Amino acid sequence: MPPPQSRRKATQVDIARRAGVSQATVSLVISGGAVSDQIAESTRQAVLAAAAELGYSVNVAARSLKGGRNRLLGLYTFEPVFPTDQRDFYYPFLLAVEEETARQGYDLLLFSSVNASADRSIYASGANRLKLADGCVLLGRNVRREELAALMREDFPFVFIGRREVDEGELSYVAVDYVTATSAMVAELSRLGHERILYLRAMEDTEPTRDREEGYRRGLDEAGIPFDESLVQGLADPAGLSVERLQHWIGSLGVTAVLIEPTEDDRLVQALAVMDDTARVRFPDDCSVALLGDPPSWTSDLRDWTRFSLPRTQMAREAVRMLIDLLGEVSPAPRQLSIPCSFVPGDSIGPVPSGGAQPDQASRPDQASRRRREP
Amino acid sequence: MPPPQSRRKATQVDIARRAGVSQATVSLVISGGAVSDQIAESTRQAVLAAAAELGYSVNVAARSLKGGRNRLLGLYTFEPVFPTDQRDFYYPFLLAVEEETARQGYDLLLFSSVNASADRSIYASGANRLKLADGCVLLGRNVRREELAALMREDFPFVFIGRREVDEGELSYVAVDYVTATSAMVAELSRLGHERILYLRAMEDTEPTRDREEGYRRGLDEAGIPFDESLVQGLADPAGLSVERLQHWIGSLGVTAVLIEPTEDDRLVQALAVMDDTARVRFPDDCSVALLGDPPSWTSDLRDWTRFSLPRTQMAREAVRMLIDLLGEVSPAPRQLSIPCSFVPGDSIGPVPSGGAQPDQASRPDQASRRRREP
DNA sequence: AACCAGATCTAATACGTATTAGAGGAGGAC
DNA sequence: GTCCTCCTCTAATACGTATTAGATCTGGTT
Repeated sequence: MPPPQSRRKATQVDIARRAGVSQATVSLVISGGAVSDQIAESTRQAVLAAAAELGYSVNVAARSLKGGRNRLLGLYTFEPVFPTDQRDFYYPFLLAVEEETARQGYDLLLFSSVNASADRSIYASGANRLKLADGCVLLGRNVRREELAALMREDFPFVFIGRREVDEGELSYVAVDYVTATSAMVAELSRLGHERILYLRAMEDTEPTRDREEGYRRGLDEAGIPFDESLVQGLADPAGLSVERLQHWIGSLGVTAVLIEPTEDDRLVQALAVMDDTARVRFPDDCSVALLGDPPSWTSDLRDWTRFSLPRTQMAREAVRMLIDLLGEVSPAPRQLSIPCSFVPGDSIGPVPSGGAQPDQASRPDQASRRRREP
Repeated sequence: MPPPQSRRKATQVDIARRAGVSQATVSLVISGGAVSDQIAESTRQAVLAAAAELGYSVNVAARSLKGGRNRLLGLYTFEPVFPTDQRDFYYPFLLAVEEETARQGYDLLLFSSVNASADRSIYASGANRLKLADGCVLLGRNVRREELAALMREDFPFVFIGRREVDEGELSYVAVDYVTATSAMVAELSRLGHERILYLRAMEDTEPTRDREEGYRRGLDEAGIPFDESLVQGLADPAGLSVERLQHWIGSLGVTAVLIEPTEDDRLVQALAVMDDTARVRFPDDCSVALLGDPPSWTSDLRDWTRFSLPRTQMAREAVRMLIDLLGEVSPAPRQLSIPCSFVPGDSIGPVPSGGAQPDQASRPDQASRRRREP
């Protein structure tokens, strides 16, 4: 057995010495795929043998230093990704980003200033930590616009998962086509005879919400249903969706169908499920319900809501691919990609309930009596 | 608007030029924590300002090539972490590693050659990719010993989550004390009167399994129960745990309690649950059952098995802390830390069934008749 | 005036690799 | 013999940083 070598790892210089060639030759043999066929076979064998004997392995740092790239992609989330209550929502993105990154031969750098909420900033400590990576995939609902703008100013390559707008100009994103999906949902309801369709939107004015609202209006328009401002309701808190409120809408507004924008946690959908289970409001018997997105916590015993479903895996993959594409260009222009949602028929929409089609007072006592029906 | 800068990232040389100092000074200001107080405050400010203006961030590869530190910790898993069927098992580790890493002011580098199973090697393509990180946390059941050995040979700092042994010598790990936990479980069963306790172990000869077996023997020993080789059964495939097999053990071996090593997916525990639900074998009425670890997929409607529970969060945190400690030392000695499991009483063990205590033939026809009881 | 002692900064170098221009030799054509 | 081509290899350099020995300056002491 040879005496334990010095702790130092073998380098190409060591191999070169042992094989009686130059370091450059070693480099050509080891990693020069295309150029290495101009090396004589005997030399090649000698080098490979020496490399094997010395247990050589390439020094990644040196290689990427030379190349200017680290082969690292960053994943930055504007919201904590790991907490349990949002885990089902973000997990598919994570999974797919990680997979595709690996498939492309990159490693994934996970940025997370999890705890100190104030620290959750790209520009913590003055230095831009993101820049450790060659480029970055961004994720999260509550974006800090200034940070995005700063990234753009510095020409740092990044791709957002989800459509985002910034005053500074265009940025690259892979989004989901909420507009088309929502308007298709309205069309579907219209086909079933619904005309009083309530849109229950999130309070914050983010792009996903804006897009849904646009889809809602477009859908009404194409179905020839007039837009009624009172049928767009904001919901600040999932707890705000009470049986009473829903019954009020059904009763006094004549609503027969509700489009709901699901939140990232599962309370909203849970609330709906409870109403249905306890038969205080039944879907679709009393009212049709469709979700404008996936219910976040999907377990097999959950109700099969009518909804459209985000192709999260595909979105994440496309984002990674787009990012790597951008990295390859000298002066890349921002790109936008929009992916269609898939429609899930489910069982929570149906024809207009017989007594509830007319938006007049007649239906109100009916609903009021039903309210007492609980045990 | 300034003309679009060249795509090149700013370097310390750029900063130096702009601030009118040397590159060395920049390096001292940027990363020389201890030595940087010999720099005049005015110079320091000028450098920092220039760095901010240029959007500088350090080049990891260069720093690591030079031998410096990156404040990056790697997380390497020997098995795919993200696949859904193992997600509940590994998720807590991931979560805690990520949290603690962030808390310590490090970033997390996720290594994963997810798909190509053959590629799932630290030494893929000859390059030791891990080395971009200052140190690494390793995770996973089916370790490649050669790779561990290679890491040790190269003095790369790492900490394994879980006890691991390698011929080459000691390595650092944070483990869970399966021996004590298992022997305590045996003691508990013995206290309830059980003497014929079956140990259903995994087929592979990994450390966790070995430790459980040792705990099993020690527990028997301390309870004064003789060891019976036929009461240790290997289970290659979760599907191998059939009702018939279990009834055979109860009937002809006189088994009254079973210790089960849960697999990383949830099929084994599912199988048990089904037996119990369909009343073909009821726990603990027909036989006591205790799990030597957590059932992997824990949902609220799952049965509350008697078991012990791994402190996964704590393990992961300790691993990160240990790793950072190791990084601080010049020539660190391997460290081992063992953390106790917590006992979860559950409801799947009970006293010895009245008719099944004697391991003689009398019980066999009784069991055989029960076997027909299904609808 | 000569010397010294900080204080502050810089020049030079090493790290391991990839790349490129070109060196050196062999062989053939004229 | 001269020129040319092809083949194989090497010298030299750049990549961006950390580190260290020493340079330069400032102000004070003898």
